[in-house]
Amino acid sequence: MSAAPAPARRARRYDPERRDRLVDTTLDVIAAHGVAAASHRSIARAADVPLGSLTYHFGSLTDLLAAAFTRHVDTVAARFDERMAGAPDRAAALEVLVEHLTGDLLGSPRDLVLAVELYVAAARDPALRAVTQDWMSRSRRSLERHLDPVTAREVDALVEGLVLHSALSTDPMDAAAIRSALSRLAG
Amino acid sequence: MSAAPAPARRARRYDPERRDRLVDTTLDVIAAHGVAAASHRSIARAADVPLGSLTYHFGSLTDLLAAAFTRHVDTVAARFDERMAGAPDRAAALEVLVEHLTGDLLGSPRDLVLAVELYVAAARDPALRAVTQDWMSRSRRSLERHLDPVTAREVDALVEGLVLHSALSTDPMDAAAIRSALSRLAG
DNA sequence: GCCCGTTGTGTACGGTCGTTCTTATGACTT
DNA sequence: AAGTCATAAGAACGACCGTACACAACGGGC
Repeated sequence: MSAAPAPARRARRYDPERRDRLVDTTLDVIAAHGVAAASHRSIARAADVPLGSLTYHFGSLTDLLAAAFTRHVDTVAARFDERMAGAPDRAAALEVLVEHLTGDLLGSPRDLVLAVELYVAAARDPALRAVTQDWMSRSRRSLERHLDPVTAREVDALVEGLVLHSALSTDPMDAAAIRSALSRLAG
Repeated sequence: MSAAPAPARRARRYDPERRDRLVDTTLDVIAAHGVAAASHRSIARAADVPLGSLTYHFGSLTDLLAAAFTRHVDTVAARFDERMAGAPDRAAALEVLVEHLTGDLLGSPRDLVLAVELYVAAARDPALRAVTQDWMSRSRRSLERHLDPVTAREVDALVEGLVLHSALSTDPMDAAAIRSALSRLAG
């Protein structure tokens, strides 16, 4: 640091508190109006910060979206893995999975919408695809605590289908139907 | 003005050939660049028609997207139901399903992308949600030719998951793995 | 007390968007 | 032959977009 402190070409996290709030608000906007409506201006309005603050803290809109989805995935995946780790056996693990699905993902409109929006955005943006892939692999690793890898993969695919199904269908499957399908696949 | 022949307030299908071509081109653009990039202008450019032609033949962009997705769903669902109807028994039906999945949906990047784009768009647009719901119910009805309703629903959810999985994952399941999962669920 | 670099803000630019509306065209009726 | 009107084209409008950039605020080193 003697001289030329090389002013951090990339990193721009001077006000961590505001940065955090921007990420949270971004998730709120995505959940409420979709990723297509998550513009610099709409987020700035929702967070009540000046427009320039966004490009100041995040180099581009994609960076901001990636940060937001990453936070969301971290939250959900960590919660799931924690519960999965606490399950004593395979049957309990399946019950944890049912609970996670019906309670967390399908039960909360916010989380459900965020999942689908992430799917969509990831289909086009490589940076976001990395986030979904991370989610998938973490979820699979959690499942593999109690299931063999092949079954874990099948269950993972079914779970994704159930999420989508629940988001788009008029009469989504209830907890009992989900439990039955999962136990037929992995019981 | 006395006469005021009330000039066909709604219907506007004067040049069916061009209208058809616009729908096809719209699907091409969506498959190539996503529904977010499917603007009046990009479609007009791709179809080599003047911009005004789009709003002339379709009252709004949403109308055009709905028409495009409807055509796509009709094509895929009809093909699937036809094959399903030709299956003599349950085992053959499952094999048809595997073939439909690996060959049609997962095998063709175009169809796969269109499916995911439709999922995404449907999450926000009620008119498009109706299209996906129609697809789901037709697909379920095809499955119910050989499966009981409960199993058909589970299989339907798994299929959607496999589509999404295949679109986003780095190492999607192959035909053998899909066959195994399906037969475990419905065999 | 002055200076200057860090931190943060607001405006402006160039572009794309959906949609509207004026205008051209050409075929059919009278 | 003239008039009419469905059909088609494309320019124009107002809005919103991401990003760049000039500039304000301000606190610490001389």
